[in-house]
Amino acid sequence: MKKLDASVVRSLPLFAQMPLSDIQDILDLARPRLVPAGQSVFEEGTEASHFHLLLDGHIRVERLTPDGDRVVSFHIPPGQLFGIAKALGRDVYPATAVAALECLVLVWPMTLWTRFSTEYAGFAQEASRTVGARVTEMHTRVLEMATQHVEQRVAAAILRMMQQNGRPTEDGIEIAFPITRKIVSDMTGSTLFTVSRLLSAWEREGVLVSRRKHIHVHNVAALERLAAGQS
Amino acid sequence: MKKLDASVVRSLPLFAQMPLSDIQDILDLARPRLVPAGQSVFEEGTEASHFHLLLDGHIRVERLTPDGDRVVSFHIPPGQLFGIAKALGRDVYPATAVAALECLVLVWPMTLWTRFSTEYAGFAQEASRTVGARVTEMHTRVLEMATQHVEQRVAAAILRMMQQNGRPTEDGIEIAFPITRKIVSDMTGSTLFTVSRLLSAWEREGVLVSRRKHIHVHNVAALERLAAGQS
DNA sequence: CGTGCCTTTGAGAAATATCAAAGCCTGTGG
DNA sequence: CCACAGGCTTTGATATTTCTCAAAGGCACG
Repeated sequence: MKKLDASVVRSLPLFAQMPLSDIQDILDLARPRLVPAGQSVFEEGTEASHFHLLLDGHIRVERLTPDGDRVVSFHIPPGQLFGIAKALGRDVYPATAVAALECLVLVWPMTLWTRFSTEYAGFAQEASRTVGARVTEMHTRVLEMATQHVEQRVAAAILRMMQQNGRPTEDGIEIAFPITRKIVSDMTGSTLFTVSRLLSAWEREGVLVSRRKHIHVHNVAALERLAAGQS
Repeated sequence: MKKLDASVVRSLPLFAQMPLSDIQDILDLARPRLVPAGQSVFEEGTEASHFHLLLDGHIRVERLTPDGDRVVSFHIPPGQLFGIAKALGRDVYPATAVAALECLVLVWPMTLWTRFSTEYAGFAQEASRTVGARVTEMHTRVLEMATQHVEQRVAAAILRMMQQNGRPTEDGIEIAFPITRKIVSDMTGSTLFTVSRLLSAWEREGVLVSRRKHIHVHNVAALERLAAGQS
């Protein structure tokens, strides 16, 4: 196992306030793990034995209903902590984390959580911030689902993915991970049929282009209007 | 201002692991505040200058959409911390807290948050647990809204309020704070008309009784069946 | 004892799901 | 290099849920 170099990660918010020596200490305790696309990093309801940092790839966080329906909570971009059950005062993972594409992950035993929180400046604070951002996003989704129509929710979901995980290309901003109609419908509480119709309509209007599993947004302003329900 | 007595609150989970002297220190720094029914304790988006502990009454946590729709996130029973923006790494309150009925609240300046978290055993952990419970509930609601019909969601919302804030009476379990059709619809992403129809139907079937602003659940099992969609 | 919420009920409209069928990429294995 | 299989996507027709709008009754508090 090759040694991890602190300089690679020092630009992440998590480590921003830490001296290099602290970062190196933390990295020396980590185990790197390569997760193939489609495989889960951990499963909802199992013992939260480790916490994780995503270095590369994209994680999809899912929950299952009692009758097997899947709901996608959010996507995690590189640089973020995840699987941090301890920050929620929990002993089991509250959701399943699936690699949307091949992921490089750092893994620490959860027993180190308390130590990291107290010993390293900014660690606990950054963990709180991560939790806060997720709470806010979830709150926003409750709000959207309660008050908006499917069209607005789908537009908002695509907008959010574009903002958080977009990559500019010559053909508009591309969402940086594979994304099917089914997954968008799972995110918005809709059906893949309705999502397909919406995407087709938006493609006709020049708002975006979608090839199989990929979405390129052309007209951000139009998408924002759709999300706001002004059109 | 009369002095607060540690023995009153020592049974709360927040203070369970703390010596009486610590509890007294914490209480000596608190300011009590009586909030009349219907008044807000703090408003979404304003600077999070204080954090709070509910001693008596019931708090309703709300958010407003850009176009003025209200969504009720959850209810807070006595004994819980709230307005703990710092635990989410935020500087403004993420939502508005309204007194569902007259409330007695303890208030501390947010500047004490970091100190309490580091100095008092179990404080940070209990705060995490509180955050975790709210995240879990919100997660559950996203899931419900995404996969279930209005009838199931309304049943689940009433069931949850009954479990978290129920009071046994001779006439079934009563939800311990005033609750209108409009609020139930705001909680479930529905309309007061639909909620009214559902409650009327359930009353005919003997599942519950609802007078103006009050709900008594008679048949818990039936309500659970409705929430599960098995009927 | 009136006025303002809260609630009920009905009829019609709209959004979205469901079901069915078929087309189309893409990666795989021959 | 080609054909195939499986998953992804499109589109149409129909069904259903739930909202919207309208009108009126009733309870509680001042």
